[in-house]
Amino acid sequence: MSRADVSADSIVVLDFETTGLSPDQGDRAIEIGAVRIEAGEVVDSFQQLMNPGRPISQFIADYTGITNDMLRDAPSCEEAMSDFHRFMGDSNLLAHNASFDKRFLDAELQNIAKRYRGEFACSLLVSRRIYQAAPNHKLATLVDYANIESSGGYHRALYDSQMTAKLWLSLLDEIKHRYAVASVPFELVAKLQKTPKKSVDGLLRKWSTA
DNA sequence: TGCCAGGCCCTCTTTAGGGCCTT
Repeated sequence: MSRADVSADSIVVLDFETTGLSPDQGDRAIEIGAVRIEAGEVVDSFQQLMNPGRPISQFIADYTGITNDMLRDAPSCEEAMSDFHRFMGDSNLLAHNASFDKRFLDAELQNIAKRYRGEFACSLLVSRRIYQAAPNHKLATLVDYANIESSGGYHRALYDSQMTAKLWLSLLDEIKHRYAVASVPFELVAKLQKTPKKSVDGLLRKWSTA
């Protein structure tokens, strides 16, 4: 079975908290959270704070609730990312606004000379196509829109990855029910997230009768 | 010195600009 044929409900969902928006500007990861989904069920999780080697800003402390005290004794980014690299394996990967998390994953793994083979899916790109009527496409808004139960602990890596996983399963269910698609392979997700909004109906209708 | 992300997506578009998302 090729990677594209793997079902989209077997995937590693990840989320980074970071010192800022851009690894190219020197920003580092300060926390990684992830859940592994197999056949639509969460079967494992991973959470690790990491010490970026310098103090974090007050903005980031306020935004995430992660303090410099919490990071002082945390393992280094290199140590934490080495553990995470083992957790993710060669699975396909998912994040909300994946372009952001992919940049940090690539940068942090490059620091420890590790590679990965999985391909990224993005719940933001898919939700813009499937939940077109949502008020906006922030993670918290989409969780409410999809009637997913939430305790509101956003902006921590494990919680956000858990909520992204629930949103993802909701999106896959919506595709299956709305378009009578029996299963959603990763290949379909890859096509869907590059398809213009106005062509989404056509793509999925074709897939349902294929 | 001053400035500083970047990819997607829409539109009054494509020889461009600005909002949305992520921290």
